Amino acid sequence: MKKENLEEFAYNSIIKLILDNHYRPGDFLLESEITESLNLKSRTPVHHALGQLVAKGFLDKKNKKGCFIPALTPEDAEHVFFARENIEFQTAASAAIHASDEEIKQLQVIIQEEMETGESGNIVGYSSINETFHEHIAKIGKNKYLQQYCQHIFWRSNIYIFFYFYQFKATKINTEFKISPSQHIKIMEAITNRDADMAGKRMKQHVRETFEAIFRINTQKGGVL
Amino acid sequence: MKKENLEEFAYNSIIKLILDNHYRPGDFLLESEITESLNLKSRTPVHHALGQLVAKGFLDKKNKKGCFIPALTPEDAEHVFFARENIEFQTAASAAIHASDEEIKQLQVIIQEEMETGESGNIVGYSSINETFHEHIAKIGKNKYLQQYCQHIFWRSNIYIFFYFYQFKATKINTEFKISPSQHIKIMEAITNRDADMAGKRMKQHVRETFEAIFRINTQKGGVL
DNA sequence: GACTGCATTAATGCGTGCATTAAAAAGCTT
DNA sequence: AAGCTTTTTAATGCACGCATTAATGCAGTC
Repeated sequence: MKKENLEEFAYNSIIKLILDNHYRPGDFLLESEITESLNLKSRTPVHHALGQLVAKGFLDKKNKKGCFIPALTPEDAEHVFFARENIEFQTAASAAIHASDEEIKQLQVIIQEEMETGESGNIVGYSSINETFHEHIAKIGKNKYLQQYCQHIFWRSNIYIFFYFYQFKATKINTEFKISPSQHIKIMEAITNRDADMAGKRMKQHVRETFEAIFRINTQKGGVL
Repeated sequence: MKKENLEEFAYNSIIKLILDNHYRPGDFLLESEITESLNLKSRTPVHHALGQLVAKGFLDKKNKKGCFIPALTPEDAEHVFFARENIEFQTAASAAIHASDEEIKQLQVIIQEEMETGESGNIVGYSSINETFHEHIAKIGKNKYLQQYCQHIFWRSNIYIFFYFYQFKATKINTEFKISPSQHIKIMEAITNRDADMAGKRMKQHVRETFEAIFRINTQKGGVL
């Protein structure tokens, strides 16, 4: 295992803090507060890590004020999901071209796990395995840069998905748990058949449907947007 | 004008140093060296700025060793230009949809300038105006995320273009100066006609031809790859 | 009572010196 | 002389404290 220094530790830990819902959109992430909760001796590594998160576009920053989680707006949501549609269209198409037999087997394992996790109703677990699926496809595409962009835009879109889940826990999740895996299977089939066009098209459709479900509901009265 | 602090100053200055060819691919950028050449009192802002450049993928890093300009390889070149093709396909298509009359006028001005600069044979100036063209199209597309990725991948591809220019100053540049503007004009026409498919297609073709010219020559004996 | 400006406060920004460590150099052995 | 080991060196990594500054609250005036 690669040895990580405090800067990397802080970087990874802050991401975890955000994903674990310790902060909400608009919240400022105070260096001293984070330093304390990570049991670090000085703010330096935290300061550095926050700077990197800003550079990568995960956080916004106000000079001399601090870093904060970007606000969620309908316009931003459209931008995020439109970009994601097009990036993931390409990663899926590339995956269909470059997939090895071994990698396709791994995809099948991931989907198998996904269905089991969906049955169990574990939200956090499902979200994690869903990420693994999209990440794996980007990796199969074997293009360092598209993979990087895919990871970024997925993370960004996940903030929206997360708050959707968070708010409508009881009502809509079960349908989502059933729709998403079936679409994932279709995408995998296209990749297995080395059909790039079909894989890309289905991925695009999948992302769009995710967006439409979230967007319609979240812009209703009481939604987070 | 926005007041910039030392971290931002260092960040922008380091980019300039790289673009001005003070460093070559593979070179380590030493914090103390940069600190001195920027007349700063401490390494802190430089350290921070380098971290951001690594986070954004402009530089690579070895632990406890330092940051360096990523090496140029044929595989990486393929990845860079493949990603760029697909990102810029989308920004061009989006630009055709979202362009205002005002923005199209600005595009025309940029191309006008480009042709004049091409005639004069000023390489650095031409490179800069070429960047402006691609940047402007991404901006017209009006998607913050695609714009961000476009900027990154363009910068990355520019390293290859730069070394191509640098190495073959006398021989091939004149033809490049004439081919590229004519392709730019065709892209602009498609945008003016609000023809998204055509704009995307022509942009993709344009990027691919740029790549093929650079790649073929640079992998010959004596090339940089 | 609301508005303006000053003082306070609480956060980031930055400089300095030391700790850590990877790589280069030197020394030692065969 | 080649290869292994130790030492040195030169760079980043980190802690700490002070400087700077944006926001907040408070007092004084109209």
